[in-house]
Amino acid sequence: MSRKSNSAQRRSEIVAGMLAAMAEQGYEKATVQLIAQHAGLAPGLLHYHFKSKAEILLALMDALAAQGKQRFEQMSANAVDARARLHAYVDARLGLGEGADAKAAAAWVMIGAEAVRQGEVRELYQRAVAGEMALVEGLLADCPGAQDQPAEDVRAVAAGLLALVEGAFQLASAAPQAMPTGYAAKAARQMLADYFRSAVS
Amino acid sequence: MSRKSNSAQRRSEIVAGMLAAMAEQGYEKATVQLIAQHAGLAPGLLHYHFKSKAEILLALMDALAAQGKQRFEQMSANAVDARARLHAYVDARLGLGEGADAKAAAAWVMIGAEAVRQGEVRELYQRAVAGEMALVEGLLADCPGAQDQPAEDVRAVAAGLLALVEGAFQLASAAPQAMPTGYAAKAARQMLADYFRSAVS
Amino acid sequence: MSRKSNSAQRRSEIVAGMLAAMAEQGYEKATVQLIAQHAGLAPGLLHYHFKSKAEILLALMDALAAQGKQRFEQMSANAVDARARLHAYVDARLGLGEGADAKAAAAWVMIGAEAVRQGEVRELYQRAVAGEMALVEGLLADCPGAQDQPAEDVRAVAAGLLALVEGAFQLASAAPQAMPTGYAAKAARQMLADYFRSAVS
Amino acid sequence: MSRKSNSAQRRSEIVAGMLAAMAEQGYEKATVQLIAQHAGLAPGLLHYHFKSKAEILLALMDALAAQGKQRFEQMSANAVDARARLHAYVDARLGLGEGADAKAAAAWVMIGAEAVRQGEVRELYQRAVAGEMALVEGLLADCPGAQDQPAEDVRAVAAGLLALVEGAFQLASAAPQAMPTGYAAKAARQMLADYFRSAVS
DNA sequence: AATGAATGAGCATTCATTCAT
DNA sequence: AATGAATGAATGCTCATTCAT
Repeated sequence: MSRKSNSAQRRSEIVAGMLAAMAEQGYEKATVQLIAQHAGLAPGLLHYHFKSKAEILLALMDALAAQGKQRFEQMSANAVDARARLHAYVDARLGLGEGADAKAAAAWVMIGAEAVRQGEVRELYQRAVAGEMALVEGLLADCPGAQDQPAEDVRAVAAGLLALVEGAFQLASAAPQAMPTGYAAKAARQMLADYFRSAVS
Repeated sequence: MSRKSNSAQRRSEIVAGMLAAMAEQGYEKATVQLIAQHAGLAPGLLHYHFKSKAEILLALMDALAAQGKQRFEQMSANAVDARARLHAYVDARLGLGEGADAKAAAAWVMIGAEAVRQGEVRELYQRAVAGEMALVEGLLADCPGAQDQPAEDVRAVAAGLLALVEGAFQLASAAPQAMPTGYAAKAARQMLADYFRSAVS
Repeated sequence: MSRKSNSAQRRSEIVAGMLAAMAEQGYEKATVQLIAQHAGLAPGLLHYHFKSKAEILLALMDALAAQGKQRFEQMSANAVDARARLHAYVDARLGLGEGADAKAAAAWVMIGAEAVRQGEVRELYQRAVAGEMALVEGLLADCPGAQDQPAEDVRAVAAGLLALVEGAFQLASAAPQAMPTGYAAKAARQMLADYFRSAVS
Repeated sequence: MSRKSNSAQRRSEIVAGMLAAMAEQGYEKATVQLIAQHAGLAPGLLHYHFKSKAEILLALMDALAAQGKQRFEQMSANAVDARARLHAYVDARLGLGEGADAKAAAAWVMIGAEAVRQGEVRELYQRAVAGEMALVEGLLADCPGAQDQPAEDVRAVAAGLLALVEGAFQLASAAPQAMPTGYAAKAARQMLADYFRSAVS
């Protein structure tokens, strides 16, 4: 038998190298050499598995989206109601997001900047944002009393939550010591408390 | 006879060129040629007035900080109390921030990404963040009933507000049509309403 | 499969290109393009094998030092006593130095000028000078009757010899036809004759 | 009366600026801005008084030649015979050359390197060398017993002396602390002593 | 699959020279 | 005479991509 392809393994190693390189240097300065170094591979190999550096970035975005989804699902597995699932969402994004996965947060910040200028990145980014919006809006709509809320108010709350998350990633990556511990999750829960209060009333 | 210097004028033209170039291309892709083009100047001239491209970025950060300060002061001029000044702050940062100065918002997003990897940019960025934190904390502390609030809670609210603003800039620059109109200012005001409620009680 | 590295070969080709370029144009005007041309390589390749142009210069200095050492060792191989070794030294530096390796002499002159202004070049240059001084002083000290000479006189003779060599390179490179044939070796041997006379007496 | 031209004064200020700039940076790195700075003048002014940077260098060479000539004449004014004039020559070139005018020595080294690659500089350099050769040969020929020396031997001694001077400038500029004090003048006088001895015999 | 040498376009920066004032 | 802003060509260097092995 011929030796089996390890392409999938190699690709994910390369994506991990991209994650590390992006987190510390951003897209432009994440040179193919640097990515390869982080992945422990020869530079030439990256273009064997990916057509271009841009494609590695898109693969990284997919990987981060999948990872985010999985994290939420895992943390909300035991949630008994919509309210609990919302808190699980906040914890999945912010609870560990500040301390535990600083690299992913920094890489996401860099990706957000690239989304401003690269069309293809922007499309994927917008799809990710739209996905999060839909997810959070759904969770909010599942809460008791939510049917009394105008849909646009629900959307606004979801959007506010999302903006808070994105901003927290930015600040955690570029000015960590200027921020109080745990402020982001606290603010997010406060936002939800508001929503619950107005929903019930 | 000596010619009268027009350096100050030229420098601000160059900084404006940098703003435009950064907003659409980010720091690395904002080539000296592109900046010069936006400013309507010959490329070589930029290095006559600035030692390096990096220095132009720092000058832009100074300019944006000054502009933000001025905007808040202008909008809070007629504010009668701390509460009104807080709303003026929100309007200064978010009210016009989404529509009116999309370029500055996008440039700020790019700067935030650069702050992750360039030490000197990070320092200035952190100083800017610390300044905003101090400003907002001060405004919050001036509100009636604020003395009953633990200082760390005040900090957390300020930090949450700041994260919301940063995130709103990011989303407005990279995924504008995915976001509902005016959501950010609404969310910010809701945050403040919470704070006022708990402060008074 | 891994390709076998040809870096060592390429590096020495590049160093040879640098030698030729330096000899005719000096360091500043020895552009990377010109060096590459002399080496028959693509310009970009130079920075694959060397971090910077400055590093190529340092490598050239190493190569010249090694070549000088080898030349002396070869020419002094059959020398029966210290006196003969001193004459071998003179011949190694001056005998063929004027005609045979005009390129190396000219390059060395350019390096000497760079040593005045570049710290790292100066360090290597000084090490080379110190090495030659030590070598010549050693040879002088090995001569019969040398123990009666004050050490500082020995040093002075060595230094004079060295200055003569350096000056001969300069004049050979910039004003060859103004100088009589073989004057330098003759003057050097005369210097040594003096020393021997005073040493013996 | 119209204000009188100060061109001559300005030109010599510029030449002095070139001397200082050359001594520390060499020709290529002696930018017009740097020269102007050393001269305390506006950069644009240099091209008012000189057609090009190259012309400033040529003017500097003239100035150094004149200065060298004057120094020798001054120091040999009281010399009673050819022998004393030769010693005055050595002192003029080497006695003060090492300590007193380090800047001129360094500049001369840089000029020597430029002479290798720039035709016009080489011509002037060769003229200077030829002039020194003629001067020294003349002094040597005036010594008693010199008529018995073959002319080519006299030339060789003059050339050796010249090489020693050039080499001493180089070493003094690039490796001063590696050299013993006063070695060059000592070696030069020894050379002359040889000559006198052989001339008389 | 894998390697690392090779290429060349593109970049920031430097600088002699020009020129309006 | 003098100034300093302006120009643009040239330079060292970076880097995604290609390719022979």
